Amino acid sequence: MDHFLSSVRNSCRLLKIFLDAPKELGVTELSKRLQLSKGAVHKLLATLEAEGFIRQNEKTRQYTLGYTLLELGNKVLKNHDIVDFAAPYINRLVSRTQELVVLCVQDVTDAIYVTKVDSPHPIRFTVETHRRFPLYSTSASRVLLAYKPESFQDEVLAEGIRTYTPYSFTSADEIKLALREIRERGYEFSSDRRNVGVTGMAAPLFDSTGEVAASVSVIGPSDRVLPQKDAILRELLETVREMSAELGYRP
Amino acid sequence: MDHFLSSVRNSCRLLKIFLDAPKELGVTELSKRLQLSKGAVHKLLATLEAEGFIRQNEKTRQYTLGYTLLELGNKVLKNHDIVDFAAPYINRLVSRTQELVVLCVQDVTDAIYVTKVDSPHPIRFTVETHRRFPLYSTSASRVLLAYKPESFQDEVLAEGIRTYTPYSFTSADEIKLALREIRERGYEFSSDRRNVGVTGMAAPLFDSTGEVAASVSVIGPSDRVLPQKDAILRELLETVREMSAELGYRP
DNA sequence: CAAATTGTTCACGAATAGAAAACATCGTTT
DNA sequence: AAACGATGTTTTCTATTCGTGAACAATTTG
Repeated sequence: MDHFLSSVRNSCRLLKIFLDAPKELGVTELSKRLQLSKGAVHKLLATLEAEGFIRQNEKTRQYTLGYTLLELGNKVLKNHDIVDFAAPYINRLVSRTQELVVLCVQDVTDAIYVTKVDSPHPIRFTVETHRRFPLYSTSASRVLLAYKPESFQDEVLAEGIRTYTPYSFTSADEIKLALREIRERGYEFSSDRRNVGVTGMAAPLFDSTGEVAASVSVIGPSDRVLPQKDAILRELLETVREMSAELGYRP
Repeated sequence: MDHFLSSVRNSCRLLKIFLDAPKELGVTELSKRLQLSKGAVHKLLATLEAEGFIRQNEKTRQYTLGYTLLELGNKVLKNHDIVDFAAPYINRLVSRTQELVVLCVQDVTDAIYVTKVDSPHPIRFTVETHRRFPLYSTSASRVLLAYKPESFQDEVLAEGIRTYTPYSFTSADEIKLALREIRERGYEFSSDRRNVGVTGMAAPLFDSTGEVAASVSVIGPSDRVLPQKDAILRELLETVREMSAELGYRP
């Protein structure tokens, strides 16, 4: 059927424009980006403002995202019981490895880091949480993709492959080979794919149904991580084994 | 004019229902709460899901808030330069007072704690951040209200006054007297109004235009805070004075 | 296994969303 | 200071589409 509500879709897209834009935008700019008339955009903004999803700066007359989105975003995290569940394990893993640990979940064809705990080292690699990125792009997210049906993998990879470094995967075949290796080994280990000089190891969390619920990843500067590869990997795999057992997974 | 886009308004209200509801809701339940037909709600949900604002649980067939809201909520905070600006001052204030410190901003007729740093004490009072509450209800938010025009204060108080404890303000007159005292003293000091056994002190942050940009509040168990009232107050007032100066405020 | 309740689809008439243009309100330029 | 150009705002109007109500399908429940 695919008959969506056009004005609702427009309002969603309007809000998402702000994700990759300056914090304030005007009616004219938004109408260009949405390919809608100024009048239509104005009505969208007025409605969204009345509901707290958009705020207008009284001085500049331009528009920003409203606080209701902050409330809703917070609720998304609170709904996510795996976040609270994982917190103690992640803290322990950070103190044992002394490197960044992240918890990664899937959303449709993307992935999101929902939790991170930074390395205590003064020199450290860190990531942005709560922001979408492609499933094929990081060690943590590739683990999620690896256990999905091949048809879904193809679908994701057909959307196009973005490269980040000279060492990023460039073809679907290359990535699918990597995914097969992940399933065989039970974890991912890779360097320089997303950031040069950075190495990550990631392993899946299984729930009671045998599905991959999330992934845990230890990431850090290669010169610090590579010499300790075996020790870190042992800690990571032991942690996800414990967590999966706690989630009711019976291998 | 007041001609809003009805389906956009419906979609906003649909999302906000989730703020005070179980994490998953069905079409029927939502249609009751929105007073819309099931078909209309279904179309809303389908559109919101296609944009990532809603997610459907494949097993239960029920709906939850989607990850795009997490991204947008995160962006709201990133847009807010006062959050980063305030962070070091707030940390310093916590280490000097050993109590919870919060940063509070106004949103229309509500207030929101945008930042908090908890007390290091094992026994401590804490608050929920990123969640709306009435401007008259806490010391931090009353400070924001105190410096607004009287017409706006009346408007807010006319919406009704909710009480939280036997010591909460119960009438508009009572609150307006308290607001006058805040302006005279330059800070708020109160106990048991929002939580019994809890005392808070709050002071305003002025920006270069002389407007109140936010408020900073030190809050803790009365039996620990009251004996140190003068010392804490001195630290608080010194901190907000420094911060306001840094923001370009010239008294 | 029937009954009830859920999410989903469909068809249609009333309501309105969106385009286009005129208007108002700034800041800038001449 | 006046004219300009840009912005956000309002208005008018019709093709579009939104929302209803009922039928459908797919569960769960008694």
